[in-house]
Amino acid sequence: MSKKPALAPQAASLGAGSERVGAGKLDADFELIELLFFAYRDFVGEPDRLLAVHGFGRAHHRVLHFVNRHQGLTVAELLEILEITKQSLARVLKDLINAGFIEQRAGDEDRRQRRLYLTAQGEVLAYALAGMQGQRMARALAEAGAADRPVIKRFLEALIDPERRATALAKA
Amino acid sequence: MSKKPALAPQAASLGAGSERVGAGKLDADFELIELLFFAYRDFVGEPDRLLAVHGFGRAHHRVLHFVNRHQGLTVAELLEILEITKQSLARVLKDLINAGFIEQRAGDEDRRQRRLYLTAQGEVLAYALAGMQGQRMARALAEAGAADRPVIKRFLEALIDPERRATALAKA
DNA sequence: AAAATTACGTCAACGTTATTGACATATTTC
DNA sequence: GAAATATGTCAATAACGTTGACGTAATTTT
Repeated sequence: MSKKPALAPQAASLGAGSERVGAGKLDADFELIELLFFAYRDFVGEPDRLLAVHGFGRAHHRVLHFVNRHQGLTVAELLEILEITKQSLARVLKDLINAGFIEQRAGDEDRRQRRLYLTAQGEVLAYALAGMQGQRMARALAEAGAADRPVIKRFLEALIDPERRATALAKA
Repeated sequence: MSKKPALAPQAASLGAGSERVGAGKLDADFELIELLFFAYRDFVGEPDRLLAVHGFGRAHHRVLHFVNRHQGLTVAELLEILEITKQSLARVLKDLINAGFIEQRAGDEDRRQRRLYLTAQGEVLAYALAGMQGQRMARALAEAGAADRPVIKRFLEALIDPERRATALAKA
């Protein structure tokens, strides 16, 4: 029950009732959709090149990032953030542990848990990666207008599925 | 009742810009960095589910999108936008052609070229996908403040590598 | 204390998207 | 006619993800 300015592709036969298509053809904001695609590609592309030096990929980056942000988190918590399976996590986590970027320590209260921490080496890499994205983000914020950070924040939050929004923010 | 161990052990969440930083480590805006990660994940996740119905993936989406936006483009042009190899493109393009979503026609001037067009069926799918992302984008824009579209646009543009920016905009 | 559950690890098979390298086939241009 | 161009294709490989099944240690329940 929201009004949607229809946008006809080339719709030859529009005569009949409600020949709707898929999720509805609203006037999709192609410009911003594409901008987001290109923006994200470059946003992760730069760190990718540094990661490749160590033989790592994007998945390793995500693990490094969230372990850095929440040192001592459990494997279960990390899986919940990343929304991947434990088998997927296992491979990259093993790489990072073997290479000495992350270490595990059994939980104090619950010794089944493997809490994750960055090593000194891991912090170096995590900060280097964060630096790249941080600088890019800072530049973007400056060009948008530094005072508009709240606008950007609301925009990005609203892009997230409502159910997940609270979770994402809590982690952030 | 399950005893839920406290999340985010050490990381006290802090507001906008200022993280404690050692000498040399810059002040990465972790909040926006993560928000962009979660936002993009959900932004592409919803279309993914529709694509899966047809046995397609994200790569097919990108091809559908850009062929829709630039009907009649050549394979070379598409490769330039996507920045992938022709072998990578070949597989998804073949899928889309075989399934009747995209068709090729030899160029008028240069008959070596295979210009790409959406079929009627292809347009249906492309618009359904665009509708999903368009609605999400519209919602995000509304929550950010519709008047702030220029801010968002500048922000996203500035996230793109400077060299690529012109190209991305031209295509958009 | 036995039984069940939880937290995690791991082996195996497989799918999607990307890569590099090499080679084939038209078509256009010099 | 030779060279360059636009595209297609075969083959091998890598990164990242999935599902399914099973194992083990630690904790909780009964």
